[in-house]
Amino acid sequence: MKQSKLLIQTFREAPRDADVVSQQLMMRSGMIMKLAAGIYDYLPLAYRSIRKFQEIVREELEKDGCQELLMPAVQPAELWQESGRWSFYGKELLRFKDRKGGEFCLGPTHEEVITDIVRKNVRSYKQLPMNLFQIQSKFRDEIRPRFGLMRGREFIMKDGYSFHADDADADREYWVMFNAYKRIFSRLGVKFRPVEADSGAIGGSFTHEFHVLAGSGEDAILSCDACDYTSNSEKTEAPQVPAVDHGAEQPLSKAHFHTPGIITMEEQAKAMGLEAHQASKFYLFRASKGEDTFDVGMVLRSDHEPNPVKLRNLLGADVLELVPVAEAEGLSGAQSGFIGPVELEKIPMYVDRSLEGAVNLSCGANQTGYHHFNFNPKRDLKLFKGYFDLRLGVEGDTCPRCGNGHFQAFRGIEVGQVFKLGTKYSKSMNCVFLDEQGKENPMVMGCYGIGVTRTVAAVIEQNYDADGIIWPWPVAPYQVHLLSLDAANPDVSEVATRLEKELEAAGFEVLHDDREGMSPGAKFKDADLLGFPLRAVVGAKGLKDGIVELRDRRTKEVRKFAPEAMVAEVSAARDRILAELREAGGR
RNA sequence: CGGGGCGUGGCUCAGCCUGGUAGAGCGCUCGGUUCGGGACCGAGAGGUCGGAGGUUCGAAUCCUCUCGCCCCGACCA
Repeated sequence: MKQSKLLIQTFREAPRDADVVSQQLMMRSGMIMKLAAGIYDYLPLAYRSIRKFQEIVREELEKDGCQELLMPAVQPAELWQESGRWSFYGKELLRFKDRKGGEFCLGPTHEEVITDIVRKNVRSYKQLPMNLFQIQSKFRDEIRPRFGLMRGREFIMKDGYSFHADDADADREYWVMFNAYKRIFSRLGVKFRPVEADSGAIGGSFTHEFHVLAGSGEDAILSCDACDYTSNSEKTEAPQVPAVDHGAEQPLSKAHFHTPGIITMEEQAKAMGLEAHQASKFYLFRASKGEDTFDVGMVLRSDHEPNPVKLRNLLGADVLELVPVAEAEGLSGAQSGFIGPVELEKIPMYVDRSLEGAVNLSCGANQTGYHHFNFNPKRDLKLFKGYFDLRLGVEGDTCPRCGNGHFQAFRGIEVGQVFKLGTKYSKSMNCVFLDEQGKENPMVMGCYGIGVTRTVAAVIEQNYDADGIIWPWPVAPYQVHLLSLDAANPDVSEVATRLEKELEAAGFEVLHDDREGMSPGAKFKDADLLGFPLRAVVGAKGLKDGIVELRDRRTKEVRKFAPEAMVAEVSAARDRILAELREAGGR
């Protein structure tokens, strides 16, 4: 491919609204353009990478018998009403009406449609299991799209769904997909981790997320340094803390202790001369479950952070949010900082298990300037609901699974998820089959997603330097960037054009920078920015000595040789790069 | 949703406070010189200053509304 004909424009500076590396580099290198908030054009260079990744996904899924199909992006409201998600799914679901007033949405996911397809086509246990997938654009009207392709509103996703006769078979498939995902991300040449995750709004019984590790990741991941336990911090089991001696139980007392300017309970405890474990802190949450809305309290040790997801799951609530400060102050009668659980007698109180057995704690007394001392949650809370794991796990925590290791923290970009759905959709949408006894049963489902465009962005987040992108071989838009320095020079042009043809004949993907009137420095800068794995250079100066050269984008190593050796040199470099990739592959 | 910021040629930005009819660099076109780390000379093209309304003799500039985009927050009891 001649670069002079490629639809591409590179920029020295990133557009002002690009704020993460992948977005900056993709925009500077002319891969993507923004059309609207969270909506991007995938230009030829980007689309080549996207297609390569899609091919990897297809190949690996087809090895496991998955079948590809394509569902409509526009979906009728009726299906969503049937599953119950028309009302449950929030504003992320873009809804609209057609000319006849019929209600539709732009698909953010396709459980309803696939379930409809399967219930109309599959009747017998003999047809199961079945695993179907598509690669398609999705639309989610995010509250706040950001980070380029990493959190766009429109994005390309691979979504797959499996249907089974029983639970055990769904479990079996779950691990088949888990392993397929490991193969897929290993082939990409990125560092990634499968992590245990919260099942979130989609609903289901268990799930793993696949994360590409990158400092700019939106998710916190905790991984045990001794065993395999890796989880999203939303889900991480917080270990029980070692028992602490709290002394003999004392009666609840109240004392004035004003600490202006000190906000966190941890600091307040310090100011009051207490150890962190002698002070409690309190959060007021508002939960909603169907039509019901109610307030609940969470009591934690002063140095711990709350994990609302755990409380939400415990309550079986759909949504759980902090009560706004002003309202909490109204309920309490005290300023923020002195709100506590004791007087809020009508609110059910959930206490973190690290306070199990703890007595003689401090807490806010619902009167500005006052704290309680000798607080014993179990004794002093009218609607005491028990001790539960409610806090956020943190780096350094002892691993609750193996008991030996400690948590290490990573940032991750969620690029894939495997999910056992169970019968949520098959029951509500009557997706049933006849078993060997002729009895009707709902199918057991699994669903499996990969954010295709997000993955491509994540690859860049993990592979770049000050000069630009450093593409891993398997998803590089082109493998070789062939530069003609002084393309107007007939010798250079003749040799470079010959090499372009030879390399392409040998099966390599070559972008030939044949642009005339461009200084060598500009071409080198562009090549670094685009970041293809190998850069071949043909210059008049080298040709005088019968030499061309090949440079590895990642190692910057340069080899010089006669033009005739180019194909052999590129082949050798490819073999070396792919061998290194296989070694580094996986985790 | 709350707070803040920004909309001026394809990109980055100046001009706005103090109103007088639009600029720079990069990119693009043409001609010439140059050719190993973002070259140079000369000549050009390209902008209803996000939109609407208002104030004014006159608005990119002041006022009101509106649309779009970006950032921060939704942590602290």
